[in-house]
Amino acid sequence: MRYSKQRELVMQQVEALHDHPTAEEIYHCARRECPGLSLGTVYRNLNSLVEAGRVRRVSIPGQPDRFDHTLAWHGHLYCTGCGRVEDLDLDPGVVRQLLDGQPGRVTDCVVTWIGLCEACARQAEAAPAAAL
Amino acid sequence: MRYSKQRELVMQQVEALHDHPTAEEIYHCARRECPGLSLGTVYRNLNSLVEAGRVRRVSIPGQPDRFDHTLAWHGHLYCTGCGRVEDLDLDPGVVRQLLDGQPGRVTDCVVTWIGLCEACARQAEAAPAAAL
DNA sequence: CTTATTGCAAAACGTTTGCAGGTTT
DNA sequence: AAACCTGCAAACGTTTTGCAATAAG
Repeated sequence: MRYSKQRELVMQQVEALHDHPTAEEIYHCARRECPGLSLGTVYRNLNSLVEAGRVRRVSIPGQPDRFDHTLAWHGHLYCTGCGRVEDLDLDPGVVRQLLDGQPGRVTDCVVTWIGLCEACARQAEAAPAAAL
Repeated sequence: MRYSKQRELVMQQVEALHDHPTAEEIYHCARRECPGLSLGTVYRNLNSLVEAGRVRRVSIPGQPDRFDHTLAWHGHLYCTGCGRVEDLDLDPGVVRQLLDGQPGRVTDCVVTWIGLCEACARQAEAAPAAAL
């Protein structure tokens, strides 16, 4: 893989926006530093960075892919309240325990919680019977 | 929700094709019994059946959604060899253990293994250094 | 008679790709 | 100079939507 200004910029953005940005968000922010940048290039570079193992792809059902600079394996919580994705550091021992006894040869493992983050859960509790 | 021939047919297909069919596959098979059926109707009905809790949606990263007639919670194994999706019956106690201590209020939980199913793993072992 | 549901076609969405020109090594 | 990378725009595959017509209650 050859050096390219655009690819390094994309990499920087994934690191700077450490809240699991989408390709579109990365594009938007990166364009401030490189106005000629195109969205196709962002997608292409995200794909090569994922393939090179420098970035991880985070897929949430029904949503555009997000990208994560944290390389160590972890799960994610998708908050249906605010739409944010939070990291979940799950006990690898327990995950391995889950895996145990399952057939086949597993290369990756996706664990995603869907629900409310701590802030949104607290807010929902404070105002149980909402507007109307 | 009103009765409709199309919706019941879609439901039947999800039950008959118990291997996690995609909307397209359901459409294809259902058309044999109802040639006028349209793909849009299949999508609309799958959405209402999921919302009504009669069918579950199975999302695998980078793939069209699949649909599952098994309502009890379980995980999935996506085989990168043959492309099939298998059910994974994971110990709910261990899953709850994983969940424990995580912040927020979780309403659903996606656990997906990516790798090779038993058959494909065996085949890969038999022929380690493939063609060429 | 009212309103949910349909088929159709068009559009929305996120993403990939072909190409001609520009960059890196 | 060779290979890779870019911007652009067109195309892709999946899914949703607006509409006028049809079917259910």
